[in-house]
Amino acid sequence: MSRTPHHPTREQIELPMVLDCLSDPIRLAIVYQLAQQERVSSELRCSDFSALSGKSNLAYHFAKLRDCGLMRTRVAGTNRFMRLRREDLEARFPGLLDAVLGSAAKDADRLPLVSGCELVEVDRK
Amino acid sequence: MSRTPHHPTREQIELPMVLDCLSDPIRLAIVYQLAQQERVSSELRCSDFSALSGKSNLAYHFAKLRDCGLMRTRVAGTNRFMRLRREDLEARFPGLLDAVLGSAAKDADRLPLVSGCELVEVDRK
DNA sequence: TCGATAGTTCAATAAACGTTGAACATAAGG
DNA sequence: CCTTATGTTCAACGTTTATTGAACTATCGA
Repeated sequence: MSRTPHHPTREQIELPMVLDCLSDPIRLAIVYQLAQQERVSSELRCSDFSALSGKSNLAYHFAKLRDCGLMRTRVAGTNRFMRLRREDLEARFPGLLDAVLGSAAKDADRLPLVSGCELVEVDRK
Repeated sequence: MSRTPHHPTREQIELPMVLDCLSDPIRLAIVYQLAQQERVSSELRCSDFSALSGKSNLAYHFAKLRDCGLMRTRVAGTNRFMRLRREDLEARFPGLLDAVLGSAAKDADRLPLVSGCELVEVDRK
Protein backbone atom coordinates (compact mmCIF):
# COMPACT_ATOMS: atom_id res chain seq x y z
CA MET A 1 0.00 0.00 0.00
CA SER A 2 1.60 3.27 -1.07
CA ARG A 3 2.12 5.63 1.80
CA THR A 4 0.45 8.57 0.13
CA PRO A 5 -2.09 8.09 -2.66
CA HIS A 6 -1.43 9.80 -5.96
CA HIS A 7 -2.83 13.27 -6.48
CA PRO A 8 -2.51 15.38 -9.65
CA THR A 9 -0.97 18.82 -9.42
CA ARG A 10 -3.23 21.81 -9.81
CA GLU A 11 -2.20 22.29 -13.43
CA GLN A 12 -2.84 18.66 -14.23
CA ILE A 13 -6.52 18.93 -13.37
CA GLU A 14 -8.52 18.43 -16.57
CA LEU A 15 -12.04 19.73 -17.16
CA PRO A 16 -13.45 16.64 -18.89
CA MET A 17 -12.16 14.39 -16.11
CA VAL A 18 -13.66 16.63 -13.45
CA LEU A 19 -17.04 16.71 -15.19
CA ASP A 20 -16.98 12.97 -15.76
CA CYS A 21 -16.20 12.42 -12.10
CA LEU A 22 -19.09 14.62 -11.02
CA SER A 23 -21.50 12.92 -13.39
CA ASP A 24 -21.75 9.82 -11.23
CA PRO A 25 -24.50 10.17 -8.61
CA ILE A 26 -22.46 8.51 -5.88
CA ARG A 27 -19.41 10.68 -6.51
CA LEU A 28 -21.56 13.79 -6.80
CA ALA A 29 -23.12 12.92 -3.45
CA ILE A 30 -19.68 12.47 -1.92
CA VAL A 31 -18.51 15.85 -3.20
CA TYR A 32 -21.76 17.45 -2.13
CA GLN A 33 -21.50 16.15 1.41
CA LEU A 34 -17.84 17.04 1.58
CA ALA A 35 -18.86 20.59 0.68
CA GLN A 36 -21.62 20.61 3.29
CA GLN A 37 -19.13 19.44 5.86
CA GLU A 38 -16.70 22.22 4.99
CA ARG A 39 -18.60 24.59 7.25
CA VAL A 40 -17.82 22.33 10.19
CA SER A 41 -14.55 20.51 9.77
CA SER A 42 -13.62 20.25 6.08
CA GLU A 43 -12.77 16.59 6.38
CA LEU A 44 -14.64 13.29 6.41
CA ARG A 45 -13.60 9.68 6.78
CA CYS A 46 -14.30 7.09 4.09
CA SER A 47 -16.55 5.23 6.48
CA ASP A 48 -18.75 8.29 6.80
CA PHE A 49 -20.08 7.41 3.36
CA SER A 50 -20.71 3.76 4.03
CA ALA A 51 -24.43 4.31 3.53
CA LEU A 52 -23.78 5.03 -0.15
CA SER A 53 -22.19 1.73 -1.12
CA GLY A 54 -19.83 -1.04 -0.06
CA LYS A 55 -16.28 -0.43 1.05
CA SER A 56 -14.55 -1.58 -2.10
CA ASN A 57 -16.90 0.31 -4.34
CA LEU A 58 -16.34 3.46 -2.30
CA ALA A 59 -12.59 2.99 -2.55
CA TYR A 60 -13.04 2.85 -6.32
CA HIS A 61 -14.98 6.12 -6.35
CA PHE A 62 -12.55 7.78 -3.95
CA ALA A 63 -9.70 6.86 -6.26
CA LYS A 64 -11.48 8.49 -9.19
CA LEU A 65 -12.19 11.60 -7.16
CA ARG A 66 -8.53 11.80 -6.24
CA ASP A 67 -7.28 11.06 -9.74
CA CYS A 68 -9.27 13.88 -11.29
CA GLY A 69 -8.14 16.33 -8.62
CA LEU A 70 -11.47 16.89 -6.90
CA MET A 71 -10.34 15.83 -3.47
CA ARG A 72 -7.30 15.07 -1.40
CA THR A 73 -6.77 12.12 0.89
CA ARG A 74 -4.84 12.40 4.11
CA VAL A 75 -3.76 9.19 5.81
CA ALA A 76 -4.05 9.16 9.60
CA GLY A 77 -3.64 5.82 11.26
CA THR A 78 -6.11 3.38 9.77
CA ASN A 79 -8.30 6.24 8.68
CA ARG A 80 -8.30 8.26 5.48
CA PHE A 81 -9.56 11.79 5.73
CA MET A 82 -10.81 13.39 2.56
CA ARG A 83 -11.38 17.01 1.76
CA LEU A 84 -12.31 19.01 -1.31
CA ARG A 85 -9.49 20.67 -3.25
CA ARG A 86 -11.49 23.86 -3.28
CA GLU A 87 -8.66 26.32 -3.84
CA ASP A 88 -7.05 24.31 -6.61
CA LEU A 89 -10.36 23.92 -8.38
CA GLU A 90 -11.22 27.56 -7.97
CA ALA A 91 -7.85 28.58 -9.38
CA ARG A 92 -8.18 26.19 -12.27
CA PHE A 93 -11.88 26.58 -13.10
CA PRO A 94 -13.30 29.65 -11.34
CA GLY A 95 -16.91 29.30 -10.27
CA LEU A 96 -17.29 25.77 -11.56
CA LEU A 97 -17.39 23.90 -8.28
CA ASP A 98 -19.87 26.30 -6.71
CA ALA A 99 -22.10 26.15 -9.78
CA VAL A 100 -22.14 22.36 -9.64
CA LEU A 101 -22.70 22.35 -5.89
CA GLY A 102 -25.50 24.87 -6.23
CA SER A 103 -27.10 22.74 -8.93
CA ALA A 104 -26.71 19.63 -6.79
CA ALA A 105 -28.31 21.48 -3.88
CA LYS A 106 -31.33 22.33 -6.03
CA ASP A 107 -31.70 18.63 -6.84
CA ALA A 108 -30.59 17.32 -3.47
CA ASP A 109 -33.69 15.15 -3.32
CA ARG A 110 -32.44 13.26 -6.37
CA LEU A 111 -29.07 12.53 -4.79
CA PRO A 112 -28.26 9.36 -2.80
CA LEU A 113 -27.46 11.27 0.37
CA VAL A 114 -26.39 9.94 3.72
CA SER A 115 -28.95 10.33 6.50
CA GLY A 116 -27.19 13.39 7.85
CA CYS A 117 -27.06 13.44 11.64
CA GLU A 118 -23.84 11.50 12.03
CA LEU A 119 -21.95 13.74 9.66
CA VAL A 120 -21.47 16.57 12.11
CA GLU A 121 -19.05 15.02 14.55
CA VAL A 122 -15.67 16.66 14.72
CA ASP A 123 -13.69 14.36 16.97
CA ARG A 124 -10.26 14.29 15.41
CA LYS A 125 -7.02 12.85 16.67
CA MET B 1 -37.18 9.06 -39.31
CA SER B 2 -39.29 10.82 -36.72
CA ARG B 3 -40.32 14.28 -37.78
CA THR B 4 -39.06 15.99 -34.66
CA PRO B 5 -36.35 14.39 -32.54
CA HIS B 6 -37.08 13.80 -28.88
CA HIS B 7 -36.23 16.55 -26.40
CA PRO B 8 -36.72 16.39 -22.61
CA THR B 9 -38.81 19.05 -20.92
CA ARG B 10 -37.03 21.61 -18.78
CA GLU B 11 -37.96 19.78 -15.60
CA GLN B 12 -36.70 16.49 -16.96
CA ILE B 13 -33.15 17.79 -17.34
CA GLU B 14 -30.94 15.90 -14.90
CA LEU B 15 -27.66 17.18 -13.50
CA PRO B 16 -25.67 13.93 -13.75
CA MET B 17 -26.74 13.49 -17.38
CA VAL B 18 -25.73 17.04 -18.22
CA LEU B 19 -22.33 16.66 -16.57
CA ASP B 20 -21.76 13.32 -18.23
CA CYS B 21 -22.63 14.82 -21.58
CA LEU B 22 -20.20 17.67 -21.07
CA SER B 23 -17.43 15.33 -19.97
CA ASP B 24 -16.79 14.10 -23.50
CA PRO B 25 -14.25 16.32 -25.31
CA ILE B 26 -16.14 16.21 -28.60
CA ARG B 27 -19.46 17.12 -27.02
CA LEU B 28 -17.84 19.79 -24.89
CA ALA B 29 -16.33 21.25 -28.04
CA ILE B 30 -19.72 21.22 -29.75
CA VAL B 31 -21.36 23.02 -26.83
CA TYR B 32 -18.47 25.45 -26.64
CA GLN B 33 -18.69 26.37 -30.31
CA LEU B 34 -22.45 26.59 -30.11
CA ALA B 35 -21.97 29.11 -27.31
CA GLN B 36 -19.40 31.05 -29.30
CA GLN B 37 -21.80 31.16 -32.21
CA GLU B 38 -24.59 32.52 -30.02
CA ARG B 39 -23.21 36.03 -30.45
CA VAL B 40 -23.78 35.74 -34.17
CA SER B 41 -26.71 33.52 -35.00
CA SER B 42 -27.38 31.05 -32.18
CA GLU B 43 -27.64 28.14 -34.59
CA LEU B 44 -25.27 25.79 -36.37
CA ARG B 45 -25.71 22.93 -38.78
CA CYS B 46 -24.49 19.42 -38.01
CA SER B 47 -22.08 19.62 -40.90
CA ASP B 48 -20.43 22.64 -39.31
CA PHE B 49 -18.81 20.19 -36.92
CA SER B 50 -17.61 17.72 -39.51
CA ALA B 51 -14.01 18.48 -38.60
CA LEU B 52 -14.59 16.90 -35.20
CA SER B 53 -15.55 13.41 -36.35
CA GLY B 54 -17.48 11.39 -38.93
CA LYS B 55 -21.15 11.95 -39.67
CA SER B 56 -22.49 8.92 -37.86
CA ASN B 57 -20.38 9.56 -34.81
CA LEU B 58 -21.55 13.16 -34.72
CA ALA B 59 -25.16 12.02 -34.99
CA TYR B 60 -24.50 9.86 -31.96
CA HIS B 61 -23.12 12.79 -29.97
CA PHE B 62 -25.91 15.11 -31.11
CA ALA B 63 -28.45 12.59 -29.88
CA LYS B 64 -26.80 12.53 -26.48
CA LEU B 65 -26.71 16.32 -26.32
CA ARG B 66 -30.41 16.42 -27.15
CA ASP B 67 -31.34 13.62 -24.76
CA CYS B 68 -29.75 15.33 -21.78
CA GLY B 69 -31.38 18.65 -22.63
CA LEU B 70 -28.28 20.63 -23.56
CA MET B 71 -29.40 21.53 -27.04
CA ARG B 72 -32.38 21.61 -29.31
CA THR B 73 -32.56 20.43 -32.91
CA ARG B 74 -34.68 22.18 -35.48
CA VAL B 75 -35.30 20.36 -38.75
CA ALA B 76 -35.23 22.52 -41.87
CA GLY B 77 -35.16 20.67 -45.14
CA THR B 78 -32.25 18.29 -45.18
CA ASN B 79 -30.51 20.37 -42.56
CA ARG B 80 -30.67 20.17 -38.79
CA PHE B 81 -30.01 23.37 -36.92
CA MET B 82 -28.86 23.08 -33.37
CA ARG B 83 -28.84 25.63 -30.60
CA LEU B 84 -28.08 25.65 -26.90
CA ARG B 85 -31.03 25.43 -24.51
CA ARG B 86 -29.58 28.30 -22.56
CA GLU B 87 -32.74 29.51 -20.85
CA ASP B 88 -33.85 26.06 -19.80
CA LEU B 89 -30.44 25.27 -18.41
CA GLU B 90 -30.20 28.59 -16.64
CA ALA B 91 -33.62 28.05 -15.06
CA ARG B 92 -32.75 24.54 -14.03
CA PHE B 93 -29.12 25.00 -12.94
CA PRO B 94 -28.32 28.70 -12.56
CA GLY B 95 -24.77 29.60 -13.45
CA LEU B 96 -23.74 26.08 -14.37
CA LEU B 97 -23.50 26.45 -18.13
CA ASP B 98 -21.54 29.68 -17.94
CA ALA B 99 -19.16 28.17 -15.40
CA VAL B 100 -18.50 25.21 -17.66
CA LEU B 101 -18.14 27.42 -20.73
CA GLY B 102 -15.77 29.70 -18.87
CA SER B 103 -13.72 26.71 -17.79
CA ALA B 104 -13.70 25.36 -21.32
CA ALA B 105 -12.57 28.75 -22.59
CA LYS B 106 -9.63 28.71 -20.19
CA ASP B 107 -8.62 25.33 -21.60
CA ALA B 108 -9.69 26.00 -25.17
CA ASP B 109 -6.28 24.84 -26.37
CA ARG B 110 -7.05 21.38 -24.99
CA LEU B 111 -10.34 21.15 -26.90
CA PRO B 112 -10.72 19.60 -30.36
CA LEU B 113 -12.00 22.80 -31.92
CA VAL B 114 -13.01 23.46 -35.48
CA SER B 115 -10.71 25.79 -37.41
CA GLY B 116 -12.99 28.75 -36.86
CA CYS B 117 -13.35 30.91 -39.95
CA GLU B 118 -16.23 29.06 -41.52
CA LEU B 119 -18.34 29.24 -38.40
CA VAL B 120 -19.36 32.83 -38.82
CA GLU B 121 -21.63 32.59 -41.81
CA VAL B 122 -25.26 33.46 -41.15
CA ASP B 123 -27.01 32.58 -44.39
CA ARG B 124 -30.29 31.04 -43.29
CA LYS B 125 -33.32 30.06 -45.31
C1' DT C 1 -36.88 12.05 -62.74
C1' DC C 2 -32.18 11.66 -61.43
C1' DG C 3 -28.42 12.67 -58.71
C1' DA C 4 -26.35 14.93 -55.05
C1' DT C 5 -26.62 16.45 -50.25
C1' DA C 6 -27.61 16.06 -45.14
C1' DG C 7 -28.36 13.14 -41.45
C1' DT C 8 -30.09 9.02 -39.22
C1' DT C 9 -30.06 4.12 -38.07
C1' DC C 10 -28.04 -0.29 -37.50
C1' DA C 11 -24.61 -3.83 -36.45
C1' DA C 12 -20.12 -4.72 -34.91
C1' DT C 13 -16.14 -3.85 -32.16
C1' DA C 14 -13.01 -2.59 -28.48
C1' DA C 15 -12.43 -0.05 -24.45
C1' DA C 16 -14.00 1.84 -20.20
C1' DC C 17 -17.17 1.75 -16.38
C1' DG C 18 -19.60 0.40 -11.94
C1' DT C 19 -20.31 -3.26 -8.86
C1' DT C 20 -19.26 -7.34 -6.10
C1' DG C 21 -16.71 -10.34 -2.92
C1' DA C 22 -12.48 -12.25 -1.42
C1' DA C 23 -7.90 -11.42 -0.14
C1' DC C 24 -4.70 -8.33 1.56
C1' DA C 25 -2.23 -4.50 4.24
C1' DT C 26 -1.87 -1.44 8.10
C1' DA C 27 -2.57 0.49 12.47
C1' DA C 28 -4.94 0.65 17.08
C1' DG C 29 -6.50 -1.53 21.38
C1' DG C 30 -6.65 -5.04 24.62
C1' DC D 1 0.63 -11.26 20.33
C1' DC D 2 -3.92 -11.54 18.78
C1' DT D 3 -8.01 -9.33 17.36
C1' DT D 4 -10.58 -5.76 15.45
C1' DA D 5 -11.37 -1.79 12.52
C1' DT D 6 -10.28 0.82 8.17
C1' DG D 7 -9.34 0.84 3.68
C1' DT D 8 -7.04 -0.87 -0.50
C1' DT D 9 -6.23 -4.16 -4.29
C1' DC D 10 -7.49 -7.73 -7.37
C1' DA D 11 -10.19 -10.64 -10.45
C1' DA D 12 -14.53 -11.31 -12.31
C1' DC D 13 -18.82 -9.91 -14.21
C1' DG D 14 -22.15 -7.58 -16.98
C1' DT D 15 -23.20 -3.00 -18.79
C1' DT D 16 -22.45 1.10 -21.11
C1' DT D 17 -19.61 3.82 -24.16
C1' DA D 18 -17.35 5.76 -28.30
C1' DT D 19 -16.20 4.75 -32.88
C1' DT D 20 -16.58 2.81 -37.57
C1' DG D 21 -18.69 1.73 -42.06
C1' DA D 22 -22.57 0.37 -44.62
C1' DA D 23 -27.32 0.92 -45.55
C1' DC D 24 -31.04 3.84 -45.39
C1' DT D 25 -34.36 8.09 -45.57
C1' DA D 26 -35.54 12.43 -46.92
C1' DT D 27 -34.99 16.77 -49.27
C1' DC D 28 -33.25 19.91 -52.66
C1' DG D 29 -31.72 21.34 -57.31
C1' DA D 30 -30.99 20.54 -62.12
